[in-house]
Amino acid sequence: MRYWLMKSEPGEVSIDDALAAPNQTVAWTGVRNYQARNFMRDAMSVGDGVLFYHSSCAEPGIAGLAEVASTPYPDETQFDPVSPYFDPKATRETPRWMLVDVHILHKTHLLPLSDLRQTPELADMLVLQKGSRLSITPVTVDEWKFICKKLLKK
DNA sequence: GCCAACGTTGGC
DNA sequence: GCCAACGTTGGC
Repeated sequence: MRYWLMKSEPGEVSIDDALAAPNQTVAWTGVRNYQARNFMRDAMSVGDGVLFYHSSCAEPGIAGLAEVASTPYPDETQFDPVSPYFDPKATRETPRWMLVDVHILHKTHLLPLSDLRQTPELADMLVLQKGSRLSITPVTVDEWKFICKKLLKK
């Protein structure tokens, strides 16, 4: 059992969009970074914990709790010539981009990035490191527990 | 819109 | 395999 932080732009898929989806589950499309892909392809397991993070928006931060809901499979958008995520080098025989489904468990109050930055217990979180742009990052058990406690009260 | 930091591409 | 140029991310 591992834990992850996954960024989504609410303009694309917000936590509310994900909650409105069938089974409160969305395919994590559009990742086009190898490190992030490798986490989904090689390191995630069904049931892993996910912090659903809103990025590139007015109030960036953690917006809810979710879980990994599938094993990895090819991201359909790589094959779609009209998709912004189309990849001409990907083929169905040798897909380049893999994803997992993510199932939302709770929408929480927003835990803003600015709060995370001010919390000494979370100073080592990968997503807070200078220059970090990775859209999927592993979270330690301690970070996970600490954040869950914060999210589920108030 | 700015810009720092990082990732990718492609010529050599 | 190097590395300059370019593209992207994402907070502010």
